[in-house]
Amino acid sequence: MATRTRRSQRRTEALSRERIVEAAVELLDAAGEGGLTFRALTERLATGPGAIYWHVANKSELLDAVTDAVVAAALAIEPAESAEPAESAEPADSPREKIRAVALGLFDAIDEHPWLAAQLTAQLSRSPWGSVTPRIFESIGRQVRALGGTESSQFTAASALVHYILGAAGQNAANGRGLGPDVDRGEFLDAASRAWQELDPDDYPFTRAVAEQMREHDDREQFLAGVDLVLTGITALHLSGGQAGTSPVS
Amino acid sequence: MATRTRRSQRRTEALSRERIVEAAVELLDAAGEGGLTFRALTERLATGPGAIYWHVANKSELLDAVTDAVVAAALAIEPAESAEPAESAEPADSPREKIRAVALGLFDAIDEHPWLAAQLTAQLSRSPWGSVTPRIFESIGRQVRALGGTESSQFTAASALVHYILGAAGQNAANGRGLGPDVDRGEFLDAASRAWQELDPDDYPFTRAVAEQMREHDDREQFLAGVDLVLTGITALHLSGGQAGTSPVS
DNA sequence: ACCTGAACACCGTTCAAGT
DNA sequence: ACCTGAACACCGTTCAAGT
Repeated sequence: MATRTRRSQRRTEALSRERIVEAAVELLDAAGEGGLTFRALTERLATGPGAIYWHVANKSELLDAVTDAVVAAALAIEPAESAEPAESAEPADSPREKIRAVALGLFDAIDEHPWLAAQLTAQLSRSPWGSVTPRIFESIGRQVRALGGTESSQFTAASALVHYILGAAGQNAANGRGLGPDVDRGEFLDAASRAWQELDPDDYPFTRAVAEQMREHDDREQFLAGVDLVLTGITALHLSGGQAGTSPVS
Repeated sequence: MATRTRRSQRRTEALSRERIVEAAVELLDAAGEGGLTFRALTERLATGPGAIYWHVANKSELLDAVTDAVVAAALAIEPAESAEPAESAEPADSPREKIRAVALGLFDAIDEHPWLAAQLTAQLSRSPWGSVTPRIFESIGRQVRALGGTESSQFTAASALVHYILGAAGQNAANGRGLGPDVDRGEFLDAASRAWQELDPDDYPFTRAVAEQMREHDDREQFLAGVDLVLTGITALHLSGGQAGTSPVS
């Protein structure tokens, strides 16, 4: 059983849901959402469409399974090194640091699989009782609870964090490979920055002003800064004892 | 010119980019992303596909135009009433309140046009030099600037806000009509809440604990609470004079 | 139980042809 | 300049038929 029977698998091995999901991920990574078709899948797996439909109900279910697998893998990794240790003054196992770690894990997963972002949003909504939503929500929420506050504020805080993470990571993933593997990342940002600088000064004072930073900024760093912003908001709200909406500061 | 010539327009009026965009919005609103096809479009406009392609390069460009139009309309409205006046202690024209107003405007637009969320993310990434990104970014960023802080922190703050807004609103839009106009909103949340309560207590303590709130919560209210969370984080960071990453509190 | 592969309905897009 | 509509390549999905 533990022998070396598995090596040049490819066409010998029997078809299975797992193999299909695996192949689907490869296709998505290679060519984006449009790259996953049943024809491409049958070719890669050397079968007919009927064989795939035996293991998987339809494309939608396949995408769910694929999303599930990738997210599970991302959250399973406890990245001890992913947060630069020198950057924070806190112990690595504080709730704050753990939240940062989870956020970075999802960020990196989406960065590695840009198609994941849209899929995540789609599935989060299609079925909140699916396995992906609770998994993400729990991994964040558990740490939020350790931060204290009322149960109501914890729900709000966890939701806000998840929404920010998904929004930012999704945005970013798309920024990275902007629908084509042939576009250079630097050139892409350069062009965007230049376009922003050419906007009308009267209509777009702010956007023009930050155009320069937009070219120089580090995505990952800014993503983390955003997480910290939300975390700071959570703890600040706790300290003031206020619920949201009452504008404790300013 | 200002006469009443326009009334039963439908098939008399000449085809134009505007009319195509208008019809596209109607189709998207009625049947979601899948509802917009060139066949449905030709039928509604009583033409052939060639006519549409004369005014619009392809489907992708049409979606961009549609997104642009809806967002522009949403941001153009200055909603004096949408933020319940009694809820906040601040003057309605403070930067904080203006940010809340813009956020609510986008939230409502996405709520009204659920397909908008995915489209927004797609376009934000496809072309940051497009007109949608700067429009949203500017309307938030201008108020962020009024909040003070360094230019670098303003860029971070504006990005964080936009990401949260898009993430939360997108999630929420999908929650609303979960891919079918026949599902009842209350039943949907009930089912989700029940599913969460049946999760394994050891693996999902937090998610189980907040399952109840998840059924009772008001989407709009929680969305606003999240905006406030981020806003609080921004001002707290300013007060402490710190840049993100240094964990000023806790 | 698992797989084959032809077939169906539908999609975005093109293009010669009309006015 | 603007529109028509047949045609093309491609898609997800089905299903009778095989083993």
